[in-house]
Amino acid sequence: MTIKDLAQKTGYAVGTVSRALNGHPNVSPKARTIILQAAKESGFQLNTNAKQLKQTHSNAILVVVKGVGNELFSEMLETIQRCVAQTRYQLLVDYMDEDMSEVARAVRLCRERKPLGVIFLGGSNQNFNKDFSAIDIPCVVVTNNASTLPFANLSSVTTDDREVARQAIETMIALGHRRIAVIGGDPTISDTSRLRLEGCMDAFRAHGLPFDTARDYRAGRYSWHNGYEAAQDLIRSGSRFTAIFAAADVMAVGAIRALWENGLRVPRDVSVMGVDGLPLGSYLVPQLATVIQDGTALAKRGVEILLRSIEEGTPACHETVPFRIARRESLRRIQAQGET
Amino acid sequence: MTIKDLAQKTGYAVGTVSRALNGHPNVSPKARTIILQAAKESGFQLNTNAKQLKQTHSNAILVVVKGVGNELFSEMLETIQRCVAQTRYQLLVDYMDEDMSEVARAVRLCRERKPLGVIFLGGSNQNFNKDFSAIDIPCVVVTNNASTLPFANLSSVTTDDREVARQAIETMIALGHRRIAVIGGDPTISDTSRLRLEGCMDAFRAHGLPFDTARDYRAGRYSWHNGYEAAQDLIRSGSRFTAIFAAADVMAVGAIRALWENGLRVPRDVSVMGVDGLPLGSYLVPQLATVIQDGTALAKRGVEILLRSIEEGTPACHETVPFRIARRESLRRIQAQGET
DNA sequence: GCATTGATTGGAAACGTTTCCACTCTTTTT
DNA sequence: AAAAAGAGTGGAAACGTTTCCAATCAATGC
Repeated sequence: MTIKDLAQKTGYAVGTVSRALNGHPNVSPKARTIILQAAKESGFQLNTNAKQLKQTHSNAILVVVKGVGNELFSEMLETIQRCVAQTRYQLLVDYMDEDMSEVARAVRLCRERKPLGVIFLGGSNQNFNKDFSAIDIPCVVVTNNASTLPFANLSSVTTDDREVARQAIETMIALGHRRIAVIGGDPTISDTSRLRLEGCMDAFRAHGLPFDTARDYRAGRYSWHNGYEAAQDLIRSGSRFTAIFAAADVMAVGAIRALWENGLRVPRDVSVMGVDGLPLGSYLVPQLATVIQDGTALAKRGVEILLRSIEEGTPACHETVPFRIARRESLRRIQAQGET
Repeated sequence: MTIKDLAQKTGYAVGTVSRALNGHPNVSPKARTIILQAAKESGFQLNTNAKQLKQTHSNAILVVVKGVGNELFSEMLETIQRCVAQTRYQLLVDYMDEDMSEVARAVRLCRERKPLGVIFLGGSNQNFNKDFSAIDIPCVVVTNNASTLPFANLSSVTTDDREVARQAIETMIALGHRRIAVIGGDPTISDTSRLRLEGCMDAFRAHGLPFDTARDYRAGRYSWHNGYEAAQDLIRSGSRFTAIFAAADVMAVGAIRALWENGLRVPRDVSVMGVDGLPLGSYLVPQLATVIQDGTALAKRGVEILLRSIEEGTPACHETVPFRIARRESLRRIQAQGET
């Protein structure tokens, strides 16, 4: 069942049928009705390939997801799915491992499928090298601040990572903690990690508290396991602390396990706080204090920015969405000690 | 840069170029080398739309994922991604909420994109109604046994859910537990849930232990929250038990929280066991005993079955992959009580 | 009435492939 | 030496759309 068949069936020419189907002007109401009716009756299905071949671009929006099994990403993906479903655009989701370059993938897929825009979920700024300039359609990276990148077509929407970390540390300091160890990502690889680390240091500095990255910071991937390892390492190093801030909930969970195995109870001996606001957090024992990132808002805003860019050609922008501190059971007030 | 340009550049005809690019026979080694070389140099990229338009089918494999944020699914998706990347096929991933019909979606997408085969991740058998017969390409559903469904093109690969549950209960019984409450999915909706429930009953029956679904079983979605609610409900109902078997790790986590809030410690007062083998499980305190489903094997086998079906036209089949019981800290041996 | 305008329609070209058929050389067979 | 077979290649048709241009027809203005 092609447009041609439909033309034959209704007695109109293929051109007219195409116009009617696409809602173009200059089609009489009568013709439009007849054609649309016939299309519905015969279960006509447009051939996307032919359409896109002719139009030289698709109506697809490419989503590149880097980091499989990330609960926050899943939530965002669902939101994106929902937002885009209400428009005339199609979604093209590409999944990839941590160890591939999302930019290389995107470049290839853009050449191949010619989407109208790209949404990056996760990934690291350092991959946005000159290769990226091969992409000249609107892009938006979500959860990674791209404002320092020299690309005019690249927007971003993030939670203010620096502020997130700063406030998390402030929260712990307000509870009397003076020695806080930090677990996070590699600041040389990921901008998010770097900003979160800087946010921590802002807070420590503001209170005149010592913080030595070599002694008090451990980096790894955002995973249960790396959180566990990082905490083990901190403990083994003999470093003294009354609290751990983990730059991701998953790492916090791993850290709690490591503490437990070393006879340290949360929050009795050590307070722990994470970042992300995974739903899991409120079902753990103890409930995990965290900074809740609004995945839905991030995703929604990302889509909005992209669509506006595509449709109205608005220039790239860099936005942040609000977050919320969740004080929960893994946090405990302690007697502030006058330690250096 | 099209095939035509490439033809001009190399001095060969478009037909020859196409054949060289596609590895057809009847192209001289010399021509092949020259053309491939030129293609690489000029960064030539085949236009998928044109190709698929002409071929009337794509070389895509559609993956329909139902259930966002499911860690096991994410793992399987990654595996599928990896397997398919090594072949000449492309992946087309479609994401959807729990409350849509995966079959309706698949039907629409098949008409639109004409994939060679479909992989269903999750979903429930009851959606495979007569609508599904509109799809006449090989399909395989992973993690849901479809052997009772009357479709000749529908394979499935699962863990033997009945046996999984039976062995889990056996494990607990062997530790002295006699009153075991069960939390799972709605057995009238999902086949997986039904089979797991039946597996439990098999075990109880084999040991002459009483099990009353109304009293000892609670159903809900596979989520942290529903696990929590189910356990709360069990506790409030005054039902007595020394162990809970949850048909999903996520529910087990929620249940443990509920127990804790009611002053019941795991495993001191109640033992808990889940199903799935989420990586998270070994980082919890206490580590969650579970039945480890081999997501990688499931996904791998699913892809293999599908590809064989596509390429060799082998008939549909229904397979299971092995699983493994993980006895962990959330399980405790108790003094068997002579209670009915 | 005749030219002008605007709305509607028909038809053909073009998008970038694949594939089929025909053609030209070689090589092999008889 | 002629015929047959085979290897390699060129060229054109076809896939199902969109879009442009030309054509038609009615209505409007002079």
